[in-house]
Formats: sequence, C-alpha cells, structure tokens
Amino acid sequence: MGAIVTLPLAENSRPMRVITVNVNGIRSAASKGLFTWLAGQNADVVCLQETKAQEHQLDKSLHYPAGYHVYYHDAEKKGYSGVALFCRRQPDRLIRGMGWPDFDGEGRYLQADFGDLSVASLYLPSGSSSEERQAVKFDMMARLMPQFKRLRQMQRDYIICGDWNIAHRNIDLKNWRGNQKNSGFLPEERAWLDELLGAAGWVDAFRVVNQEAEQYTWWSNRGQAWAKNVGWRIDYQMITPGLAGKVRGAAIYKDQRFSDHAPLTIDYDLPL
Amino acid sequence: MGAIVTLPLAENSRPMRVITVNVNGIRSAASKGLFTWLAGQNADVVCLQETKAQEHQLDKSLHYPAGYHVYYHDAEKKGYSGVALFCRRQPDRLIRGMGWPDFDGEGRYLQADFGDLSVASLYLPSGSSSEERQAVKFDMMARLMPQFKRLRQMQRDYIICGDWNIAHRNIDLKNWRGNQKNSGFLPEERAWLDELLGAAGWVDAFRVVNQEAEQYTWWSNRGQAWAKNVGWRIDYQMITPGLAGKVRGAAIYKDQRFSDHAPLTIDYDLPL
DNA sequence: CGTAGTATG
DNA sequence: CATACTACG
Repeated sequence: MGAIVTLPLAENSRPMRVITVNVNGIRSAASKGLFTWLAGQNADVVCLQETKAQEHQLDKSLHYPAGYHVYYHDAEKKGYSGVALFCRRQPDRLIRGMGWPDFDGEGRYLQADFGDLSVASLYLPSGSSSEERQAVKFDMMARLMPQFKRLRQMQRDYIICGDWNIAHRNIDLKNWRGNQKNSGFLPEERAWLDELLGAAGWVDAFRVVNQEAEQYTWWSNRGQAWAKNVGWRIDYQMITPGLAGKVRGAAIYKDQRFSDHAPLTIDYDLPL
Repeated sequence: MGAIVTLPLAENSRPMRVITVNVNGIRSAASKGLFTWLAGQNADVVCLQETKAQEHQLDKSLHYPAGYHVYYHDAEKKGYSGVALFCRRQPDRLIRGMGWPDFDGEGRYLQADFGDLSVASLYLPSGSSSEERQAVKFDMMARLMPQFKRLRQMQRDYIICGDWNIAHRNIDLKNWRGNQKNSGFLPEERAWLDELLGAAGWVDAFRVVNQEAEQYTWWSNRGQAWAKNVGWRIDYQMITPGLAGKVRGAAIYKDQRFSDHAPLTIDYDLPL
C-alpha cells in the first residue's frame, strides 16, 4: 500500500468559523441538542442571543462546552434576554455592554477582541410586543448607529453577530407586502439597515456569497410558519469592509430545530 | 329462541353512585381523559375539587357532560381552587359557600339538595405551602366543626365529599411516623377528624366497607411517590349516620391518572 | 413535580 | 405558540 500524503494547509488558510444563533432560552435549546450539534461544528466563535438565564442557573458540564472560553452577559431581569460568546481562543479583551445602563441591564451586547479583530454578540430589542418596546427599539437603533460609524473609523476588523430583529429587503421575508406595518419590517427600520450597509459602510456577510430568496433565519411559532417556510432573515453577521473579500461560505442550519431561530454559520479566510 | 326475561330492579334498590375527585385543574384532567372515564361510570353525583378555572374559561362541549346538571363554584383568583357538582337529577336547591366571604371567595363548598338528601363538594385549604396557610386551615376547621354539628341536628341526610387535606389514622398514609409534624397529619388535624367522626357523629363512608391499609387517594408529584405507592388517604365521603347502613361498596380508581388524586366512588342503597 | 397565571417575544 | 418566572399545592 502506498503512503498517504496529506498536505497541511498554511496556518492562515484554515478558515475561521463564526456561528450566531438566537437560542430562545439556552436551557431549552440545550435540551434540543444545541450543544451536541455545536460540538461537531468546530466553530472558532459562537455568538448566542436570548439565553434567558442567569449564569448561576446554568450547568458547568452542559452550558460551558469543552475547548471554549465561555462568557455570558445576562439581563438583570430573570428569564429575559441575555447574550453569550464561546471562544476557542482566549480573547485579549472582553467588553460587556455599550456603556448605556438601560441597554446593558438587558444583556444585549458582548464583544471579544482577538488582536485586531473583534467579534460581538448583539441582541437588538424586539418591538413586536408593544408601542413602548418599539420606541425602545428605535431609541437603541438611534444610539447604535453613531456607535457603528465610530467603529468603522477604528483600525480594526469587526464581526457583529446577532439577532437584529429587522429584515432588510423584500427578499428577506416571505410576506413583505403584509408586513410593512409590522415591527421588524417598518420603513424606518429598513432605512436604518440601508444606512448601516450604505453610508456607514458595513457589509452583510451572508449576502456577500448568497443572493438567493427565502434564506430565512427566523419563523414564528404560531401557525405553520416553519412547515410552510414563512420566515424572516433577521439574524446577521455584519462585518467591516476589509473582511468582505474573506467571506468564504455561509450556511443556515435547518436540519434540527433548537429554537425559533436557525443558526447562521459563516467561514472567513482569516487566521485567528 | 326463547324470550329473554329481565327483572327490573325495584326503584329504591338501584344504588346511588357518588364520585368525588380532586382534579388538580379540570382542563388538565379533561386532557387526560377524565370526562371519557366519567361517561362510563353512570354516577348520580360527581363532586370535583380544585377545578382551577373560572367558568367562562371552560368549554360547553367538554366540561358540561351530557345528561348532567352542572354547577361550578369558582375562586375569585384565577387558576386557583374551585369546586363543582355534576348532578344527574336536578337539585331542588343549590347552596354556594358557607356564608363566609373569605372561604367562599376561594370556591371551597358547593351543596346540592335532593329531597331530604344533601350532597356537597368540599375543598379544605392545604396548609403545606406556609405557616399562614396552615393558620387559615386551622381557622376554617374551627369554623366548620360547629357547622357540621349543626347539620347533624337537621332532619336530613348529608354526603359531604371532598379533599379534606387530612389523613385520619396511621393506616391512612404510608409514612405516618415521618409525617407527624407535616401539614395533613398534625395531631390537631387528626384530633379534629376524631371529633368529627366521634362526638359530632359523622361517618367515614369508605371505612364502613373497607378497613384495609394502603387505601390512598393522593400521591405527591415529587419523586416516585405514585410508583412506590407512597400515598395519603385525604379524600373522603363523610356521611350522616342514617346513611352508614346504606353504603354498599367503595372503590378508589387507579387504572388511569387524571390528577395527583384518585377518584373515590361510593355506592349507596338509596333511591334518588 | 405539576397546574395554573403572567410577561415577553 | 413557546420559554421563561411566579404562586400554590
């Protein structure tokens, strides 16, 4: 038998894999196999939203996957919101929140820095439950825009992952016509993403490699939304332009259902 | 073929069947087949406790079994307590509560009169959740005793069915030794039943025909209580002495599980 | 542990 | 409709 020769890839050609998923309760998602699935994904960074737990309620054995540095940033209110990061490599720095007490108390932003790359888990408020919450969402959007513009001036690369709770274009949800007055597809919300992805210079990493319709990441639990694929694309990895050319592939995982959102995986041609 | 002759039973020899069951949520019990089972029982009166619903939340088709006059007496607080009566024959009179606003607002007593017989559904407070609730239970017991003594002076027969939340004797629960300091088997509670069944002259209908041990009607949901038959007999049909000789049979139904309590059926040699 | 209610999405 | 928390038992 001849010897099998494997050519090792150059260090900087192994892709960096980033997964983002709104888990709608990390304990629920865990019970549906999220961590088993993650163990096979070989992700470098995993960004979670809506953990709906406080760290003291979690199991060391279950919710702290082996081989990762695990960071939770919880809401003060029990069972509400919360984001997390699982990082293969130990970050040089961790940033919890935006420095805004109202936003930060809801556990909505967690950032890890690795050299000149930052990866963040963001959970934008939903506006669907009331007028008041829609006002909070608009307020957060207004405060976040200058922040995102500022980050673009830094000499750093950013990957801001998360549940942005806004579908961008008609192609990004099944019933765009019927949802123009609904939170998540309001003209002001779409214009905000237009600005982020236009004047502010950010890039929707998924769309770099995939321009197809019906690429949804969220389906309502009501009715037969999942079965009929009546979905929305509201989970994104937003990246600074220097990374755009390094998006190698993107995938939405629908074979299992861990929550009402599907995981979004993007591979980048980056060393990490 | 020869003619089949069936001898009709005399009117007053058909037994009257009374069933009592704490349903721990009538909607939950319904989903587990309570009403399907009841339809085959041919009961004359069914006494329910812990309906945990207000009448407007119930389905006419499901929670009002055909062939019965149905009466619910709900707690003011949603999802809490509540008793009900299903009566094959229309009662001459219906009595809601004891005339005590605190007790009656919790939906704990409902009585139907048929000629000189009264059948009631009673739900005595539980004392297990706090010292305060144990005090309420003791207070109710103190007020009920003179009431039950008064009823004994009436020229009527009474069947007071329900969840009395007290096991009477050592034989009436699995771990009597370990429960002597626990609500439901406190010395004061047992003494109260001693008085009811002694000086006050009431009769525990089940014990008229069954003196065996391990005749439980309730099992904790915690641990393996049901599987290990670690139960308590806390549901009774308490009757006036004139009915004692008419208890024909008694049964606790354990083949299906509608709630944490089992239905208690007693047949009486009474016309109704 | 299990049935409810409520908030939130 | 689904995941949480809370009350109550």
